Amino acid sequence: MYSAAMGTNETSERLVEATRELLWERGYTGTSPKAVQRAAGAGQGSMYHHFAGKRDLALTAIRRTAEEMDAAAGAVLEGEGSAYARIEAYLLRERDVLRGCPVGRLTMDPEVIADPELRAPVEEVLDRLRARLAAVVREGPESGGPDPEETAAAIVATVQGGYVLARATGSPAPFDSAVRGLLALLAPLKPSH
Amino acid sequence: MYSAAMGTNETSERLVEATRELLWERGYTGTSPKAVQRAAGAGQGSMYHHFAGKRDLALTAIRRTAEEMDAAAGAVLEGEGSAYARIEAYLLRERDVLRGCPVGRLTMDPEVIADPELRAPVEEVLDRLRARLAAVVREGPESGGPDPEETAAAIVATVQGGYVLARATGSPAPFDSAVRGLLALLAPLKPSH
DNA sequence: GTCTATAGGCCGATAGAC
DNA sequence: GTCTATCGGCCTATAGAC
Repeated sequence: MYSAAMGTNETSERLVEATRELLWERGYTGTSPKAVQRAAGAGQGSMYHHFAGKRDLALTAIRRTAEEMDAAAGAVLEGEGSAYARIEAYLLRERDVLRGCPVGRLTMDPEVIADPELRAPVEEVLDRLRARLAAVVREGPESGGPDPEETAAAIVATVQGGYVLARATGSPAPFDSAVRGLLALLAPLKPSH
Repeated sequence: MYSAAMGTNETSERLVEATRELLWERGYTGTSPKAVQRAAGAGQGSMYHHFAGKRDLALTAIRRTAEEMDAAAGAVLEGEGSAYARIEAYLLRERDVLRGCPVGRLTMDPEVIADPELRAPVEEVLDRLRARLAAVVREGPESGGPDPEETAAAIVATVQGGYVLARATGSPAPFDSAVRGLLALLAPLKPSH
């Protein structure tokens, strides 16, 4: 079974990484154990030795992906600079836009949403992201302005929806456009104001 | 084969409607011909008599869903009221939030994105929505303000991303929160300003 | 138009040898 | 740990009777 201390080229490690990639690209419903095995270079028996099944493997993969996203968001939002600068840095961060969000993508999967354990990491990481953004917004000026929680929700939603627009178009442009539009609307948060 | 003039309880009609529902809930990859047949109360032979296969049926279903969404958006955005009022009406329109957007949802399906014909209606309807919103934004005050195209992209993205947050949480609340947050940021568009 | 039969292949998993 | 064999069932059709 998987252990945090194991090396990085163990079979179970490759299985988890392959699952993460396939989950990102095809979702849970669209990812088969056979496809995971092929991508990981592991056999059937090998996969079922390390994991109880597709769901178990996906659970491990989803949890890791959520952790990584959480850490990445924290690094930007708890970094240096004014509130506006950190939000800007978050929004302009380099992204694999056309691949979409590896976490947000899972919300469109009915089997993930129907399974509390699979859904939990998705919900948690998006909730934490909103909370972090709300905290940053609260730091800014405009104490009588828009509700920080709602502003934060709009920021996360713009990013998640930006992926949808980009994938629909086959181009990252609408994502960048949405982000620039939001930043313009957030101008009142700028230190100069 | 399907004809626009046919009655509403024909078998092919039921097949299209069943496909629309399943596409909405489970996506293209997650929807099987057998499931469609069951939902439509039609047999195997019947389905393949009316449609060339799963892809053909999905194409018909997706096109219709896109048309409906286009018409609904047009009705609100080309209605009465100030620019802000129409954007507000669009954002506050009643939605089946937890089901997500039947069009946007398809962008997460790799088989849809990889197939130009299946993707086209998705791209077109979202592009038209952005263009319509940009036109409304342009009507508003603030001629020197944010770029209307970018503002429109942010609006569409907020809605699409709102669905993601709602589904992650299992509650429509984050969708409403994001929409209220965006409306607060759009306050400069209000006639009173 | 609709039905049943058939097809080759994958689905997700289990069993047991090595 | 990994392999092969096997399972019942679904996947996406195609064929041909009725």
